[in-house]
Amino acid sequence: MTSIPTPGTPVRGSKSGDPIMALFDLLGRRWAMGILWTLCKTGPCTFRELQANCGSISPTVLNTRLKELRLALLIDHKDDGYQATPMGKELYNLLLPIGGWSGQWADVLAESND
Amino acid sequence: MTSIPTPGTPVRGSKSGDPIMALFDLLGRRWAMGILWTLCKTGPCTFRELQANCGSISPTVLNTRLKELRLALLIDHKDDGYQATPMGKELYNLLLPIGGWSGQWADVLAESND
DNA sequence: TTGAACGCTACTGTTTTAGTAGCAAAAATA
DNA sequence: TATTTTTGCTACTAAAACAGTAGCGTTCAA
Repeated sequence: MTSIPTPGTPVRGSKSGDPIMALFDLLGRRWAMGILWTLCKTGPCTFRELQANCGSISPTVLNTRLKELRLALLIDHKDDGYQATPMGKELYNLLLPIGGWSGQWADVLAESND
Repeated sequence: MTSIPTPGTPVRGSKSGDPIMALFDLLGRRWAMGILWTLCKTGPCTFRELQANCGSISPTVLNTRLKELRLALLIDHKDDGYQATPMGKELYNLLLPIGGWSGQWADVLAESND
């Protein structure tokens, strides 16, 4: 079966059986973590709201990421828009400490650039 | 000043002042988290060892990611090869819970694909 | 019934990554 | 010491991912 990649539908997949690598492969794409983060912080969002809250994400990529995150059971698409699934919120809770840490990291980084 | 991007030298930067978004921008690139993960798990590594342990990463991208992670003060390049800085290890420790969680995530995901 | 907003797709061009080959320097070996 | 091997890395080409804009069909309010 030949895969025919079309624009907006990524084809890369993790061959390694390691779950963390599969997760890194999913989250290691542009905006993936940012979308989950924003969605969990602000609650259910529409497509346009997400687009605005995430910064300057293009609709093509936003749509692609949303599909991927939905396939990964991290977000859901109901009548009131997109929202994180329970599992997505679990991941968000594990991301939270990193969010706090990033403040210190940015400080040290700014200091070193003098 | 016109920026002239050359292969292997990414140009994207986080405009948002949010540290977590800057971190996501850094980690949201292919292999970034995998490299830090592997480096912290196996200890100091040479270039070739990293290349082997990470799976199938190409030398161009590995070199680019290593430069970025070094600029971000997360890894260091000493005589005995590459290794995580104290700050990089801090981040790794925050990543660890996600590593554990990814196992359950993969299980649920596999179940849903029947 | 008009028109405005929404969710999304099509399209084109740029940036990033993959994959291979190979060079210069260091290290190992003879 | 001379030769081979390994290492760290760069050059190059092709493919994949992303940005940016335009616009289609639907919904929904005026």
